Amino acid sequence: MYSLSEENYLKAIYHLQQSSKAEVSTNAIAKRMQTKASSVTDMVKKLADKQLLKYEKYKGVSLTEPGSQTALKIIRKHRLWEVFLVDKLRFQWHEVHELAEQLEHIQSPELVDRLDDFLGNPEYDPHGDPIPDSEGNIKKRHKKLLGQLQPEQTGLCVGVKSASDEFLQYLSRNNIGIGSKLNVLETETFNGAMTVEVQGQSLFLTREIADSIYVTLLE
Amino acid sequence: MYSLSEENYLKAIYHLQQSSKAEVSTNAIAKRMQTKASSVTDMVKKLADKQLLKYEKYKGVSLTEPGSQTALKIIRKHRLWEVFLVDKLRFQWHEVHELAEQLEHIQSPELVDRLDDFLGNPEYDPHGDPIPDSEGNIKKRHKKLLGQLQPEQTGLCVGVKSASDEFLQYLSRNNIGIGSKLNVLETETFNGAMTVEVQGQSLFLTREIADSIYVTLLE
DNA sequence: TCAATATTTTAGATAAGACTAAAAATATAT
DNA sequence: ATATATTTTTAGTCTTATCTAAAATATTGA
Repeated sequence: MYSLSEENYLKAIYHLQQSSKAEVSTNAIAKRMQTKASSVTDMVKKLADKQLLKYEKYKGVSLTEPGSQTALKIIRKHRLWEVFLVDKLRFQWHEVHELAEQLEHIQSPELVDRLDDFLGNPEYDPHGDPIPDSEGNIKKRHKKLLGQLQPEQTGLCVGVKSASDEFLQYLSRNNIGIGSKLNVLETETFNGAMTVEVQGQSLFLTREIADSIYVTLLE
Repeated sequence: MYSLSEENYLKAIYHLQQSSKAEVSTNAIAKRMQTKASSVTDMVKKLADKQLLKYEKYKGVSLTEPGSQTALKIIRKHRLWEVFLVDKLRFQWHEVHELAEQLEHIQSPELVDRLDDFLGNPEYDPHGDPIPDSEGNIKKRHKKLLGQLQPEQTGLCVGVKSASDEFLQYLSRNNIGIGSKLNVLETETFNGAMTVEVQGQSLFLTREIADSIYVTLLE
């Protein structure tokens, strides 16, 4: 049983490791956790003592297998609770992250499994991120950025890169959500902006926006 | 926003106050919270500074109106989560208390209201205890102890006095739960033990058991 | 009443997790 | 190559919530 703080560090380190693939630096953790590098050093030593990660002074950290598994359990809970909040309690997808940050720390393997069944064993959360199974396996999905599609290609929205409230609300306003069909009409070679068709309406997206939306190719 | 520890103290004091009706003593709190009297004194001073309770040295404490309201919000959450766990996730009634102790600290008024609606605005939790509404009002129910019934009287089980796992499991084994009809067949004047009819079966109960079951009189 | 007992408070210590400031190690640039 | 800048660690402090031991107050009973 790990403390709230330990769990949050493990989760942060797991995510950083996923995006960087290398050792995770003290500063990177501090930045992500909105804390000071010295606090990170303290905690990292503690987690190393507990064999949850490998730590070499001045060289950053990497999770051990038990460390990764622990992080995956927390991520599984986070994403299942997000599904619950959206599917059952009718929250909007941009409202659920903060709440799931609290709920992910509830301790009870039995509860997680029952929640999973109650929700119909979902594979993806409301932002399109895959939900690890109870053994920590993640189903990876072949996905591209919308910005990489050519005219006449159609993508199925499966996720978003940034989960900021403003961005998610912008998408909702324009009828884009998980499962939306996005048909690329034309792309601007100059700056990469594109026009897409969503629910019969055409919509203009900057390259930056298009590069923040994950899709799987439909044809 | 109060800390986990503060919330637990407020809840404990609220419950003690309900049963005793008088000032709550330091030792009573310590006993209920499984902590030391000196720790209680420290916390009680802190809560008094925050105007959540009145405290006079050596004379015990009593919650102020804001203190009671805060406690009631936590109790509301606890009981709603218990309903969720039993009605939706199919836990048994003796399994849910520990889990609700964790879930009751989730912070989000919006979540509580949505959960309430999702559950169909229940008035009682799985142990028969009333669920405060969002303004902190509790619907009191006219209830008696099963042990006080006379032969030929029938009671509707609405709650239990003790919520220990063993006791709840004993009741479940004998098909007694919230909503069970309990028809008193005969009582033993010597020691108060009684025979009752439950679901067509007759069952022998000691006075101690009968005095741990709350019922409302059916006729 | 007043001595014995029980309860409550105070004083001081500890552990977790965060912080600041300074020192040490590493990386970068001329 | 070495001076400068950046990153990381160390050392020491703070807060919250505990604890133990001792002191203060209240209660009880002969």
